[in-house]
Amino acid sequence: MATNSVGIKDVALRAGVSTATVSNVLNNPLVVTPATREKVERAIDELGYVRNESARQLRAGSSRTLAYVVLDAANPFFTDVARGAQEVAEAAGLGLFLCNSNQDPTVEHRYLDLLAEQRVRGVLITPIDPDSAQLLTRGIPLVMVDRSTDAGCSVSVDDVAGGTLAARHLVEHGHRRIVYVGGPMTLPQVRDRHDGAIRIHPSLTMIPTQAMTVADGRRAGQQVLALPAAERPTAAFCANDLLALGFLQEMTRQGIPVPAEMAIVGYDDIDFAEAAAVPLTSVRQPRALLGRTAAELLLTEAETTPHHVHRHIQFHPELIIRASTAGFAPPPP
Amino acid sequence: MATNSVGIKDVALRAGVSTATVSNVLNNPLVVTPATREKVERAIDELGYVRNESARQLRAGSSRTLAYVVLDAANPFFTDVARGAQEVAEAAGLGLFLCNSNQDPTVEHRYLDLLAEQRVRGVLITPIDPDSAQLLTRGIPLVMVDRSTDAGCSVSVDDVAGGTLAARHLVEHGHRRIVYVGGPMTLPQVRDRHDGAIRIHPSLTMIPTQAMTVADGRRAGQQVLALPAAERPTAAFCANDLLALGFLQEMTRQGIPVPAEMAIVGYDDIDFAEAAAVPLTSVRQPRALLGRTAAELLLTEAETTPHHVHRHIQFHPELIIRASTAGFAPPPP
DNA sequence: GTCGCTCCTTTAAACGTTTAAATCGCGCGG
DNA sequence: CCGCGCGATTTAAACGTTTAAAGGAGCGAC
Repeated sequence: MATNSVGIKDVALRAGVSTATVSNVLNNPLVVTPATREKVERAIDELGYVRNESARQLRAGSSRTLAYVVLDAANPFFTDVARGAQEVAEAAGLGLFLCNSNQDPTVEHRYLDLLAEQRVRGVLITPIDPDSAQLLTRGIPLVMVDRSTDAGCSVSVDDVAGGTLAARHLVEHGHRRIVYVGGPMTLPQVRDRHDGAIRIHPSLTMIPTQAMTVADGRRAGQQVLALPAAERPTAAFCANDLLALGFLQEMTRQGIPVPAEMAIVGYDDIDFAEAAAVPLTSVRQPRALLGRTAAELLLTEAETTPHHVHRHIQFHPELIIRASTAGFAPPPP
Repeated sequence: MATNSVGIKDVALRAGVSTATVSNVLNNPLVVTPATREKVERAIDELGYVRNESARQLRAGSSRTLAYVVLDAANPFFTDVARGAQEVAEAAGLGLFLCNSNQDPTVEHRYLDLLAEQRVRGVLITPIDPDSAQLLTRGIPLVMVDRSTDAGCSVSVDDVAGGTLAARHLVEHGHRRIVYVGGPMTLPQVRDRHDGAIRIHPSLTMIPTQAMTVADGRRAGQQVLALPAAERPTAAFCANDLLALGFLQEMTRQGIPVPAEMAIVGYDDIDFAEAAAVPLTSVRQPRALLGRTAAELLLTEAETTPHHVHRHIQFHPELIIRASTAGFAPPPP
């Protein structure tokens, strides 16, 4: 109780040993005699001592935490990736902190500065600002997640291939007027998925969004429905599932049957995709694996830094077909 | 470039001033002459100096971060609360770290220990372990979120009232066989919502779940469908929306029409509730407000600690009625 | 009986800041 | 011309650990 101004000194005093011994009990329990160890441990309990990590880190140099800076914590995709990373971090005795940049570059920079000052062991990041990588080249190991870069290690999924998968699926189902929903185009994920799709279907149109949320998807849906029926696309490829869910919701609300009059493909295959009004066809990414791999890469980078060769690991996406694209019959020619 | 072993001393040397002046440039820019300030700032840039937060905190005593320990980061409810808290934290110049206990008491304790050692400015927590509150009475301000307690400040929503709202709605629509889906019962949220419901409908049955995820909801759905049709409930009240979505998904999969043969009420009214296969009736909690209020409480507690009177703020839930409970006609008597 | 080893423990310096107190330089009033 | 006061800067101690090096106690061997 009381304020915890109790330090290693107080413990040492109470246990009748030196501070070095207390430190050893904490860090090298094997080197200290069981008898004194117990004395010290009792003193620790009685005084309610809790180690001051700042002091420890200052002297010892190493931090016991990793951080993952995400674009949008409300997107289950990122929390699933985070869970994978957390597994690895825990196994290594490290804590993982989640930081939500919320797609705001300013917030992202603030977090990166904070983490740099805190000298965290390493940082995972899915950045909004492409330059955020080198900002941290200032000595802190960093791995890019779901995005590739020259400036450091990265773990990603082939987004061009993902876009291709989605577009080919729609084209094979007879769709000829397809719209791509996503944004901002400054996000490589958004660009690559678009590039992959346009490769299959050059006449792909596009509705840009400000962010990748359910609300943006709803707005995009409204825009599509504002088009004259003759020009209206028969299928939408959304840059992520949140957009797709919002888009789908707007279709349902306006009585447009999905997939009969509007097929929808999402991206990420989050758990909610399957539970949607019309279960979503979606491009699946190996979320947990992505997180685990990224964390492992980060840890090895932290060990071998500096003079470390950056590695780039890329996984392949998979198309999960569900009701939102099923059974579309192409209109007679 | 190179390792960033560059400290305040190196900056001082390069700028031709003392370390104290550098420190002042960093912390009290007003007290130092513009000329020297600029010299120092140039040196900082040239050397790529980044302040060592451990040392700062060790000497100055105060941390610049808050943390929010959540039950399940994959539940959008918590990330929405977190966003509210982050707003307040940012306004106060603090960073907010999210920690995911994932409903595992061991992980929760590890995080709390870590945060205590780190001497964070304060901790928000929605705990899995009821004793986690006093674990931190060791000097770190703590506010319980979405849960009330005697051991400290808390910000919550009246869950008993929420359960009552849900049950009354179902009963008024003529339902007589209602099942409550949720667990573990050690979670006060789960208990209170149940208590509120049973107050209205004493014959409420129950399907306990291990956690509150979509997958658990699916499993609960299977259990319900395994019952003989005569005993099968006509309505389910789920302890949160994730459960409700999983439950709904299982109904759809088995061809049970919702709400005609099974009405569903969820809890939290996350964004996905409205986008569900059948838009979910749900008990809404003021998520962002909850987070903002909790963070504000935490900050004032941090200022006035110790000898601080704990405050308990409680909000009221609201029933949002959607298709998943609409138009049910009670069977003829 | 003493020397030397081995183990355990202590001493003391160092980590990179902040900050109270001391110092310095300088202009101004007497 | 001297002393005073004020504002800018420096000195040096302190924060709570870790850790390399020094110290000491016990014990077996010669």
